[in-house]
Amino acid sequence: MNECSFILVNSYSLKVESMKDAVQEQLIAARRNQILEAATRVFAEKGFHLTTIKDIAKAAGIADGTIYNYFENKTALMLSILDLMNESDQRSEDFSKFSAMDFRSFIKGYMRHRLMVLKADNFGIFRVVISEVMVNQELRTLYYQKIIEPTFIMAEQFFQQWADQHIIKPIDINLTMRATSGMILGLIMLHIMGDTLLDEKWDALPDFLTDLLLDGIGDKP
Amino acid sequence: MNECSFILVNSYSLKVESMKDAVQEQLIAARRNQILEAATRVFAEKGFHLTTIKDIAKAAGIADGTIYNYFENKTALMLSILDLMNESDQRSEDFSKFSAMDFRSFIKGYMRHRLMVLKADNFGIFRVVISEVMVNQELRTLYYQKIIEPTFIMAEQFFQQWADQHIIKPIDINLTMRATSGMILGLIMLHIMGDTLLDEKWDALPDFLTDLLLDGIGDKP
Amino acid sequence: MNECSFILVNSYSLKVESMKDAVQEQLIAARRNQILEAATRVFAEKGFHLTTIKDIAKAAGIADGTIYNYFENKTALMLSILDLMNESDQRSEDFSKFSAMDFRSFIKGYMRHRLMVLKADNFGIFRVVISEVMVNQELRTLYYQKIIEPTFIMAEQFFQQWADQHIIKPIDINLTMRATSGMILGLIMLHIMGDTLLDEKWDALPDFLTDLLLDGIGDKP
Amino acid sequence: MNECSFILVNSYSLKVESMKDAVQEQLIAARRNQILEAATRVFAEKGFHLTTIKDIAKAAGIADGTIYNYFENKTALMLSILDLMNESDQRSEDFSKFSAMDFRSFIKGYMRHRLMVLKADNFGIFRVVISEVMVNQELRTLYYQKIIEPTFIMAEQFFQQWADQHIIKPIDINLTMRATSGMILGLIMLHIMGDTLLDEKWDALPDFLTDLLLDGIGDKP
DNA sequence: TATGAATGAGCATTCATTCAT
DNA sequence: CATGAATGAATGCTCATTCAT
Repeated sequence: MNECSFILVNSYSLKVESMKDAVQEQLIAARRNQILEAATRVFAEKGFHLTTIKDIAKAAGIADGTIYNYFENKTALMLSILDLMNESDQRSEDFSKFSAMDFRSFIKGYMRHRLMVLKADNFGIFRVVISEVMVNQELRTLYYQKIIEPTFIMAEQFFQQWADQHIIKPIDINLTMRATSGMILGLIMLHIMGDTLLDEKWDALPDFLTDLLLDGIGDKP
Repeated sequence: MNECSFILVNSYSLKVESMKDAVQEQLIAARRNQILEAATRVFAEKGFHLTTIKDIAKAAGIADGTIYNYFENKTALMLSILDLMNESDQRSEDFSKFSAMDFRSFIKGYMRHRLMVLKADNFGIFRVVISEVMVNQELRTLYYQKIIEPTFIMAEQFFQQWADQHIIKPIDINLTMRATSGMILGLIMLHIMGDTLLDEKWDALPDFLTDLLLDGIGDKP
Repeated sequence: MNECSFILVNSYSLKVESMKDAVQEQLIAARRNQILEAATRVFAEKGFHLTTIKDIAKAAGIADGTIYNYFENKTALMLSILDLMNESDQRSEDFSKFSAMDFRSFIKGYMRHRLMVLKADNFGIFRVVISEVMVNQELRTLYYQKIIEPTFIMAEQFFQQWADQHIIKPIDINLTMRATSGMILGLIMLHIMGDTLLDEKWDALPDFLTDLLLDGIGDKP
Repeated sequence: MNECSFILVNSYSLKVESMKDAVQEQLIAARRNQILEAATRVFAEKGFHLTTIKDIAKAAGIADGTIYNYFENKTALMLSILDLMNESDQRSEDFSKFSAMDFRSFIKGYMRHRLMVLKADNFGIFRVVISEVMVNQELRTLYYQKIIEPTFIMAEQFFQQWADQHIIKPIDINLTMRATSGMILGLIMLHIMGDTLLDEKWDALPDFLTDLLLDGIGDKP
């Protein structure tokens, strides 16, 4: 064995090492996701407080203790679910496809996107997150910082641009954004609370809300 | 003792009985309210699940067991609080004072009313009710039937009337109502979640929202 | 009913009240003792860490939860047992019966007392207390302050008095006390560790130790 | 390959084997010591029950599972630590250096040795061992057989010899030894329990105790 | 009716030990 | 032999609810 082969071997073993590490990391990530997925499912069904660690472990097909190899405690599961929601939001928040559209289509497209994504899984985890956020200060802060604030920061650019182009009136942009988001959020909550009419007309909402938002309901002859 | 006296006594005792009953009922109602008031206070502070019966009993200045003489269980307390909110809503929902106003003033007045009432006690019990409603089917149904539905039914009359008078456009009234309520509900939730801008501009909201709702944000030259 | 009778009635009801309270207090004290007695028994048998709350509850014939109506937690039980030991020490520490004796008899009497009391219940709880004291800072401090220090303070007076009367040599009283207590403590521990010879000759110890302490083992012709 | 080469090879391989074995054994012993050293350190700091296998593994820089390749279970670690203490005792118990001294110097030297060795590492593992010994029958027996009994057996020879030479009085040697050891043990425990005076005067103890033991405290004119 | 002590099911969390890799 | 993820039994503690007084 010459020096060169020694180096090669070494390099090979390094490669193997790093490959092992990579595999390890993937396994860990997979297990984490498995647990989070199960937790999301059970939380969505029974709510945070009525869900036991045993429930989640059973749903994930693992032992109770294993969960604690991946998460500090029950609350940490909730926080991680928030992160997951955040990530999936970020990933899906692809505005490029909307940007070529005219203004009205953009708003409609965006609303359709938001309303459909949540409807898709029946507002499951959203319900639980909101429930806990209402009552848990830590989660509340996290939710605002990770999900709501970033959205506002991004949305502000759009609204500002539209205001500059005189597409929308020169009104308080911050309040406008909040009124808009609030409307969507509130409608989702009304739906969750069991408003059947909203359920029936959910698909019509994007168009309806866009018109309402842009034109108002006042009848000006 | 003759028959007559028997009757008299009887009649007297009945009277006394019924008087006693009346007093009793009042006492019972008073105690119930005492408990509910305490429960509301503690729930608002700590949330439903972190509040113990002992907490409530202590806040009400009575023994744990006494609560169970007036309420089936902890959940029943929550339901009764809902009823209380409902009643106070009904009582305050005095539209007569608004009815003389012109349309825009009416909307502004109504919004101001709703937004201020909740802000007043810092959204305390509202937060908890929402939290539980998100997660508890029974409560959800009750909340919808007792609070949301009645509001919609009443509001519908107003909107219909305005539509007939061509004050608002001939659009889907049901969706309009829901969008309006949703907007208010959503803004309250954004405030609860810690949106500081909303907190600062809360007083400006009624006027802003009314204009937004009636005129839209689109800039039509 | 005149004022006087009113006062009497009042005074009577006060009396009843205070009697009820007194009974209550006795019941509470009784239950506390019941639990402590059970805890002492089980701790002595299995040691602190291997004893479960369920064990103690079972031994006391009550439910697990009841224990927590009387003690903060498992550790508090241990601390209370210390207090109990302390109290019983104080009560039994009646030196008056020794004080009439001559010096040598006094020492013998005291040693006999200490060695017999502990032997009586087979060093049971003493073993556990020592075990925990070795390892638990809080308990250690408490044990020293409540049991050891008071003993030293009292003993110091005796030794000082004997030194003044030239009954004992003018040596370091503090070290002497500690050596004496240490000897007793150490012998108890050797017994606990299973020294059979000590067990056999336990009754001879008081006399032996007294002579050893007073005269030394050195053979001075 | 002929027979001879076979033998050679065989013999060679045997040699290699046995060399390998020797190396292996050394490696095993080294790993065992590494683990025991770590365990001793952590036990001394946190106590037996509050120390986890993970703690020890981390302190030893190895994986949890590895410990179980060298020790049956957590208790076995404790037992092995006892053995280690025993060995180090045996090794240090070199009385030859004392044997030339006169009697009083011998006792002083021995006491100084015992008291300093333990003080040196702040009674760390001693505290834990005593704690467990108090409560664990198996450990108790082992401790007595491996540490206490051998000491007594050896000490007996010395005392017997001194008695024969009329250096010490013709008293019960077994009780004398126990009283002496007990005194040292008890003083160590008082120190552990936080007696500050003992801590200050620790260095003066050997001389003080020797005089006390030999001459007694009685003032005989 | 009021009390509050007693109950005991229920749960989050820990950790010694195992075992596949 | 080393690893460390997986296991799941075990436990301290909580708290809604009951019930004797």
